[in-house]
Amino acid sequence: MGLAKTEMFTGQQNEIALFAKVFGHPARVSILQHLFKINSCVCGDLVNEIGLAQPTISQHLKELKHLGLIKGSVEGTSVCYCINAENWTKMKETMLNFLNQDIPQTKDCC
Amino acid sequence: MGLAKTEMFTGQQNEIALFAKVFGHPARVSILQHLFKINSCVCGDLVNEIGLAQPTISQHLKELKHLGLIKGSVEGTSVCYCINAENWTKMKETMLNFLNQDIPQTKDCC
DNA sequence: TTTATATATTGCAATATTACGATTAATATT
DNA sequence: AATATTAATCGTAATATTGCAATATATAAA
Repeated sequence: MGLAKTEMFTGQQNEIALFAKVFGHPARVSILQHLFKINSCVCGDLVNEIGLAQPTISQHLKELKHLGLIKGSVEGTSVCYCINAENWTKMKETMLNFLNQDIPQTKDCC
Repeated sequence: MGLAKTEMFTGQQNEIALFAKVFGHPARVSILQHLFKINSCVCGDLVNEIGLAQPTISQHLKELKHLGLIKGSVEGTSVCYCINAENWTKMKETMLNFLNQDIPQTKDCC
């Protein structure tokens, strides 16, 4: 039904999935990489940088903001976005914990 | 249109998004965690472990297999799945590279 | 106050994802 | 061979995502 049954999973599993989902689109990956690259914050430059329409970029920014990974502040008519360092670090810990699971040593499993 | 315009992004960005996407559902997170926990491989136990129907689990396994993160081998009537250690490590490098980007030090960006 | 500029929101069409019942396929057991 | 067991596939319904044109909003400039 296109609907994840979140109630049958742990909070941690759902959290990992939520973070992963937001990275699951190249436009959002691109936006984040750009915000990391440009030390100072960017705004509608992203629309030019990435080749998508303004409403589309705005929507992707909204999702990133909603998860707390970026923050934006109004600067005149434009809005300045940047990485939310604190939340990024927290998210990173969660994801690293998942990615760094120990791989069983049994040469070949089955 | 519900269709990611992959051609406007770098191969690396698309790769990150593809990996992230597969982690973007708690059932697949759960499957992977279970495969990491149970040293020996599991098969239809996942159907019992996780509360989803057999075809649903089978579908999630297919996606994980398609990305190369797990491998399965037939054992009689059942199929034994396990982490593909080599590919997991490769994926991890790609994702770590993305997650570990240096956060600009400028106290507060905007 | 009018006009320009930048971003957000709305509405909608196209496509993707999730879930599962029904069925199929493949091997084991009797 | 007939039956049981296990997993994959098919078909389909419900929902989510993506992208953009049109529009709204908010501030700046004239």
